[in-house]
Amino acid sequence: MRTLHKELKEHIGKEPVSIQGWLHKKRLLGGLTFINVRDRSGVTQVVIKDKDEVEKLRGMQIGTVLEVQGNAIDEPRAPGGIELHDAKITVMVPVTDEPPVEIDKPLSHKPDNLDTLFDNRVIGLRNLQETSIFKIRSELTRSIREFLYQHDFVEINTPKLVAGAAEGGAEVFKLDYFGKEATLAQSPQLYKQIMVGVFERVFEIAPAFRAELSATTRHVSEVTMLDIEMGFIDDHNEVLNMVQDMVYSVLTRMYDEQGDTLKSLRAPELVIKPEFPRYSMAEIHQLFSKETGKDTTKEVDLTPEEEKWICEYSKQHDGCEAVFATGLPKSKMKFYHMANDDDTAKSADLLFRGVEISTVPQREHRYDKLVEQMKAAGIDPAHPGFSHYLLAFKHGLPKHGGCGFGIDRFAEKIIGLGNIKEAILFPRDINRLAP
RNA sequence: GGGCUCGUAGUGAAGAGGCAUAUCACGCCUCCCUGUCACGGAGGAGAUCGCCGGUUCGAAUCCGGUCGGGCCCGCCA
Repeated sequence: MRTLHKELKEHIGKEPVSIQGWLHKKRLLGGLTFINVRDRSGVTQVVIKDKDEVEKLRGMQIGTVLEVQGNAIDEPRAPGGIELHDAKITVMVPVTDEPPVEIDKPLSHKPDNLDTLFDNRVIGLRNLQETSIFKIRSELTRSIREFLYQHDFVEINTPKLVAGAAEGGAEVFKLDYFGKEATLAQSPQLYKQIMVGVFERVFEIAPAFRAELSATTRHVSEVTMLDIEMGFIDDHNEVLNMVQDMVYSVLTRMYDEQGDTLKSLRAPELVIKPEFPRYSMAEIHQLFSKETGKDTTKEVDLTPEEEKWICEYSKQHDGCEAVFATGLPKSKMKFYHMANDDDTAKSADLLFRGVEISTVPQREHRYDKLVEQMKAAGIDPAHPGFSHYLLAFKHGLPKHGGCGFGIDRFAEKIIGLGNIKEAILFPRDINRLAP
């Protein structure tokens, strides 16, 4: 029976155990050989003295799948204090090709070397530092789910093959669908609003596809989005508070439970408060222009430089590196957003560590007003991509709001990486479709 | 789509007209090594310097083109 690395302590001084895993490292010292064997729970050090056993590993490269039988020993000199002695080696899957990248020391994440990193991704992901990134990401989505379940949200799955663009205007991937033209969903926007009429509170964690020709450290063509939508809200603030509480809860829990892993990845210290500062975009333009001398007061949206600046400003002045930028100008709002009486919309961007990770609007739930805004945006309400959507409103949708939330960007910023792609297993961008 | 940049063994880097038979580290191969943990020591193999053309007595190095990356802007998650 197989014993995992994490279970070894229960077997110290007892019957011999058998571990299975990948050869992670060899150190031959002559009469004494150390090997590291990696399984899903960790890396076990094995001590081999028998020359015949060492000889079984001759020519076997890192990645060789092994079974090792031996005695678990309490040994202070071993990493983790436990190691395997009197080892009997069985090579289960021999590997004779040397790996294209080394997996026992950190891989280069320099921008110039990202192409090599992703070309060799299949093997590079076995590097323990890469593994840590995706362990953090897994914990992130787990804790988001738990928070939302606790608040009565129902997890849904909506179609990714759709008849029309969800938001009109943005670039979409078009494809042939049995002779008809379909697109890959760039957002579950319409479906999640429809589902408010069913469950009140819904969320989805799923890919969204963006065909924009962007080549920056924060864009990819396939993103993982957390989409949240909640009905029967009092006002826009209720949505902001829900997203704020979720982010606060997830971040503090992450730093609490995964502190060692974050430290090993050299993640920045967390500077956060339960209530995130809220600045209007107009305020940010004014503050930024005053402090830097660069006039942005005529900008409609925040510039990337302002996004970085306001997060740093808020970190210094408010002790919180997560901040809401409220009051999106009406000229930038989508047809399904709710407008304010002035020239702004009920929408806010959540910024964290210098980048926009979420947009948090209240929706226009009044049928007539919505149709009016659709027409103004040049959308035909009778189009099959939209007529079903409108049906949900005709038959009663309460005041509601939600968010689109970039999981990749959030994971990237939590860990302190420099490029969104580093937080994605197999990233897709304008020139990468494999692996 | 616009602008700016970078391509040197499997990996990461140095070399910026002739000192070059292209240097170093990791990895790989051979040998030595009984407490390593980025083990150590000795030796070895591995690169038509992305590709094509030009300038020059001479090009990894300068110029032009081309292919492939990266970064920034626009747009957004």
